[in-house]
Amino acid sequence: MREMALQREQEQIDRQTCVEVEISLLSTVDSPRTSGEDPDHVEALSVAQSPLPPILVHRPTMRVIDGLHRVRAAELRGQDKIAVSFFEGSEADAFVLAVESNTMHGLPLSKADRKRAAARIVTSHPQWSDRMVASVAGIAPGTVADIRRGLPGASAAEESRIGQDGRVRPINAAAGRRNAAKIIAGNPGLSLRQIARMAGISPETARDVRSRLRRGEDPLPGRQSRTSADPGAKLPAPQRSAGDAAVHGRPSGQDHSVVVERLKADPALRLSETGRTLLRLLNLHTIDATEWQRIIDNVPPHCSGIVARLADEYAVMWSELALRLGGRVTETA
DNA sequence: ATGCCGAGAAGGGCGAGAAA
DNA sequence: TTTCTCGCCCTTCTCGGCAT
Repeated sequence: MREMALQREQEQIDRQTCVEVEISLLSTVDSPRTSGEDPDHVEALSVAQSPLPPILVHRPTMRVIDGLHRVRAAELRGQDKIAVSFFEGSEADAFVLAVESNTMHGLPLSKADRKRAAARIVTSHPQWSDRMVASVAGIAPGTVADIRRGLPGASAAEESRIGQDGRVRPINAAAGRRNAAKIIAGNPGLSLRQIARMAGISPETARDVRSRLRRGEDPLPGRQSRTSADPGAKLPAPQRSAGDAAVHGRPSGQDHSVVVERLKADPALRLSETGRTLLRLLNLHTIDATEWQRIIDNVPPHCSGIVARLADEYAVMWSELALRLGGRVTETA
């Protein structure tokens, strides 16, 4: 995929013959290198005897994609024109090409520049896998994953990513596996390919689900069944045990606050109005038993009946909410 | 058309080393 | 000393190819 994209980019570049362009027509803004040019490198290029190789320019914007130092060196030589190859793609692709050019040859980008570039690529190409972005930006895939997590709502709407091999892989295949399990249970005679099509997974995954069911195992592999059942499974052990207590037993106010804090960090909730309303409501109940007792003790006697009735009605509303959400969980399980 | 197998790539976890 | 980043390992996934 990336190779194909690059090949297309290269073909686009190759189709254009190298031409001489007025340096004054070129734009040098929006470079991935925030620290500007290196004077020593410019100096070294300017005194070189051999002609400078053509620079790469984004034709629609006339922005220099690759060759900023060569432009400065040409200016230092007193040239008013420079050899240029044009790139015709989008601005986002031009930026990717600029980052890649700076990573693969010439003066390497600083670590901060590479991370900034990765963040921009993740935003402009959210469907690219961490490894694909990492290979362009010249940083580790894990670092790209961290950057992606840090971007608000970056992965909330994504269900799958495209790898360097051009294959589409789900970010979380648990839902597809559960679907497949249901389909197999309802129609044991279906072929793997039919199951795969209906569940939206690959035939091999369908085969794995079927094998697991035949062995009497959970359709989800160990890691997935853990993470999908307990979204906080990746948290450190002390926090996870607190969360588990909140799920399986009557939690304390402190346990509530741990769980609510975790929900507050979820972009899927905090980035929508209804999500924020829900978080505010949930947050009200994070007070501890002592605080509850203090509230109860201080309810004026003449208000007790009204407050009790309202509390009852609110409790029914929360119960209904729990039932409906609980139903959704079992539907997907 | 189907099931199976292997190759290659994905993401997560974790320890080691580098950088601040 | 702390934080960050990398690289390795493991598990999981998709897809192409092959035999039936």
